[in-house]
Amino acid sequence: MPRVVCVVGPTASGKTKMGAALARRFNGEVVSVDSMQIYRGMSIGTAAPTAEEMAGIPHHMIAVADPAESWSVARYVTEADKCVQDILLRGKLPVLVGGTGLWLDALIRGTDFAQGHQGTEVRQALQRRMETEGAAALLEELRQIDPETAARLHLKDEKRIIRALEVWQETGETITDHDRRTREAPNRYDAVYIGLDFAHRQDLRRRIDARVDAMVARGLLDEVRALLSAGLPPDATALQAIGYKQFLAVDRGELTEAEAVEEVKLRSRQYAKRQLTWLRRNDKIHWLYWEKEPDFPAALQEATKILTAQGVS
RNA sequence: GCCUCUGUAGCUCAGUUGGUAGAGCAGCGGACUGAAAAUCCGCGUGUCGUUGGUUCGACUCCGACCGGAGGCA
Repeated sequence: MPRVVCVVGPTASGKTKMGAALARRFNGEVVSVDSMQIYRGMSIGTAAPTAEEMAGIPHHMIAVADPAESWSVARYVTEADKCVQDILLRGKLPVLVGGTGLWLDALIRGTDFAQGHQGTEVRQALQRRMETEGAAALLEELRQIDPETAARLHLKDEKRIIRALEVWQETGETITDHDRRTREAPNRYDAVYIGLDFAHRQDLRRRIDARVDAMVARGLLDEVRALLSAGLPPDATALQAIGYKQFLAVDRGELTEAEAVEEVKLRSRQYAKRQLTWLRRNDKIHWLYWEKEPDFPAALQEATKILTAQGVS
């Protein structure tokens, strides 16, 4: 099983810098695992790595998608996996860097997703039924074909109820069976994880706040306006990203800039918390904790030690 | 100086005829297999400003004091 390195952690924990440093140290290339950095024209609000931060290391899967499109996990895995394969073929080390937990896990596992996606007839029909018949009716229908998933899903979790029914309609297999089957498959890659976080939550919060202020200073509002004037529909997935959603409201005069800034900070720390919840169940992560401020030289040394001990060279 | 209003969770506030208190937001925890920066679930964390008094019992009634807002001088 090919070896890859993963750099994970909540937003604003220093993954970008650490990823580039490790890629440099171990003759690798970075593959971004970020559901928003893949879209073009969103570098400020997604804190995409700058040329300077990339430090001459090739970075993949950043700004490769049209923001009017809606990328899914499955599509990401297909495309990102090509990058990983190519890097391995050239004898280099893939360094996967990013905060989108589901996407990273799917890439490492090589998850085979069941058919069906946004915008299909089946999906739209289910969405219409959700509106007219209500979640209770669809959940009951799901109970008939897949009682296990129905029992697991909350009445209000409409997205997953729709998805479960969709998988059944598209494939004739229940999502329970599909998930069980794919979970049993061996991982595609042997991953070594480096996790970055702050020892104290309040320091992460400070960092997030500072980063949001910096984004605004660098022109987040202009970036949002540029996307809009390029014809991006306001309901595009890309504009659901934290920061974009709120500054879209500023552009419409629905929020003041000060209100938007507060909202973005709030949503960012809630997002960071969800990321940590996701990462906590992965017991293979080697965590490095920042005290107050990141200390990259020390962390790089520590991470190098960990990776070397794991046989990465 | 006098009068009125006000002080309850981190914040904004509710609290019925006296029986030691509860909402929203924040926060914390969790889930997550084709929108994942999305979506969804769970959890109340409290010297009820302080201090005397009335009462079997006070967030609730009375007094004093302290803080805040407004009004009259």
